[in-house]
Amino acid sequence: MSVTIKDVARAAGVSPSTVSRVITKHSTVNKLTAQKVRKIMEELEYHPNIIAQSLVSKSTSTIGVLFPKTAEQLYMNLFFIEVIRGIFSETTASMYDVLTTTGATIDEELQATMNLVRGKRVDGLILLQSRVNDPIIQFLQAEGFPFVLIGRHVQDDSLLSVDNDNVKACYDAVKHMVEQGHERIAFVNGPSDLVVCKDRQAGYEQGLKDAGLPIRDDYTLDGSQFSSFQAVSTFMSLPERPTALIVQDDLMCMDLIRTFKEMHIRVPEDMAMISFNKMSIGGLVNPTLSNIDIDIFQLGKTAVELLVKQIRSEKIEQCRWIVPHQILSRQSSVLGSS
Amino acid sequence: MSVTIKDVARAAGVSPSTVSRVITKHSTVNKLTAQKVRKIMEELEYHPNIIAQSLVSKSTSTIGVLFPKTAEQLYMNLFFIEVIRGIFSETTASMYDVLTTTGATIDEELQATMNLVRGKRVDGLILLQSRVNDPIIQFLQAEGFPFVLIGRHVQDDSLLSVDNDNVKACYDAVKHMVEQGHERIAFVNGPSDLVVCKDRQAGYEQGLKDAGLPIRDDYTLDGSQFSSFQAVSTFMSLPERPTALIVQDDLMCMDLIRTFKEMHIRVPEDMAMISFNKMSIGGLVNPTLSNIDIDIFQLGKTAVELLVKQIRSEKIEQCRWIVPHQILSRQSSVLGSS
DNA sequence: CTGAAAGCGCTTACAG
DNA sequence: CTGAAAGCGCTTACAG
Repeated sequence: MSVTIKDVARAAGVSPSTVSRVITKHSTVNKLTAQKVRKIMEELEYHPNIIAQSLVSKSTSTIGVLFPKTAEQLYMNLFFIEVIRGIFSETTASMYDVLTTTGATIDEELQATMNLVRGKRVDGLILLQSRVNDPIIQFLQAEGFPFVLIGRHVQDDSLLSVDNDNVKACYDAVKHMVEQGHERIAFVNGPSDLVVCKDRQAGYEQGLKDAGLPIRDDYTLDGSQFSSFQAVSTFMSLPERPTALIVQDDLMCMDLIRTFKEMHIRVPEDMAMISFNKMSIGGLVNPTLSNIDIDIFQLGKTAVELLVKQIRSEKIEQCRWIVPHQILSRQSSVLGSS
Repeated sequence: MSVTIKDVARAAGVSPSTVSRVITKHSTVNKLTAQKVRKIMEELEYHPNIIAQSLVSKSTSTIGVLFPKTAEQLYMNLFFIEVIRGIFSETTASMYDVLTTTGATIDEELQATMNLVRGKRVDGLILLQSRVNDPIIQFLQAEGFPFVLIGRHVQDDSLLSVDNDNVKACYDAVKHMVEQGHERIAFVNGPSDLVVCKDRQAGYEQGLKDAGLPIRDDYTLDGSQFSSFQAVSTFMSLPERPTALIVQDDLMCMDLIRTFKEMHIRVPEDMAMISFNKMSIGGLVNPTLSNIDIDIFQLGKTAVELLVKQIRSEKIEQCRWIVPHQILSRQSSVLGSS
């Protein structure tokens, strides 16, 4: 049915080996023969079978991306979109394809990963998330399979990873609020088994400490487990209401602002807010959102760069890459900034 | 290095053929031998090489998704996220992997598609967009390669496709505005070479006609070419300003609302608005966005279902599938609806 | 510079 | 039920 290397060889009056040589460009072929072969390839619309190439070359020009059960996991939704954009921009440039999988549970994720790796379907893998004691990381390490982690691994500093300095990022958010005169600063965090959330928690507490403010248990909430309404009521029913809020995600932040509005709590007058995961929408809403911009796009892009280097066994100068963050002051955290 | 079918065969004292038979489950194997082989496979942590399987079976258990140069194409951003969620939900269920590619230009997209198809890397393809005279569609048709179109093909009704009734959807949007008492209804559309935009334009005009309203050229704009500020000024400088706006996308709509606010034009009092591409954020902003909900998730999910059927040569009852839409009335288009 | 041969890891008629 | 053989489409030492 479809034309193979043999058809080309026959038509060109050479051996399959020679055709292969002009395809791979590794070895030298007589210029004229090469020309003839190329002409025939075009005439016959020959296109190498990548699967067959992979089988012998043992490489696929494909990298895998493991999506956390994204459908359910609204709470970091925007993060994934942006990171994917970064990944695509770099894979397109490096001529890699992207194979994606997911699983609804950790076990399914692990299963999916094993299928990709053991089935030799990808040359390397990007993990979008870092959990404490992540079985997937353990598997990949044991297998010696190339992968890059977006995030930080607690147990092992020698893993190839791209991350923000999340401790510092959240520290800076606290500092921003302190500079606005706030003393009661609360924090809506994500699931505590994610390293990124642990780090931000640490930065939050350090920030309070350095500002001479007390750390209060009732000022931290896992936002992934609460509706915005619950979160708001929890904070608002405290004897000492917070006056500033640091939130894990733009979407979550917008949801909180809406709820505040319904309760006639003004942002930023009664409650100053700043959130992570800067997205384009943050500038389109009212009030515009103050952000800790962690440059998610760059996170994805760098991850691919590192992975490709690792796959090609190029030298990598350092194994932990930090993408700088930036505080973006807008209306939701600064009085009279419209 | 990694364990192959031969290793298993040797360890189990059978031939590679037999091992293959217990893997594929097609043919009958003696229960006891099968058991023994399975045990050895586990002990050795054997996992079939999918690439090798693909080469002989000529199928990959992978479907391809062609992303339009998503990075640049902010204007339909939200659409893609949602459609991908739908695609993933169904591929996970059907045990297919998803291979993605993009290109920065149409030529690059075509090239990427040809690589996937001719390289035999995927069993079928999903196209996220339908252009007039799309060279990619022409290529796939010529090749006889399984694919599903999200959208509608103008020239050929026999293509397998999932779509909304976009004519009706936009017609309904006009009707909604007419029911609110509006007579000057403008339309911010997308690029006119997309079939979806053409269809909506037709629905828009038919809606006006049926309401006895004039069709005015200066009431339609290609929003993908204008900044929101330009769009707003264009409309606002008209001798007869529109009082209602139908917008192609939530994000674009939010951007317009922000610009209106800055110019002290109230939504919905001075300008009623409704947009396509319903996303979760639409309910989180102020005012909440009225939407024509086209159920993008379902669009993606159905596309996979159809493609899988086509790949497996199952019978498909009809080639055009229509996902129903729904008008969602919220604050941005209805007075006093808070 | 080029061809014949072996092999990548698997599957599948073909015999038995 | 099972094994030996051929083959999927390619690449790569090995000779020449």
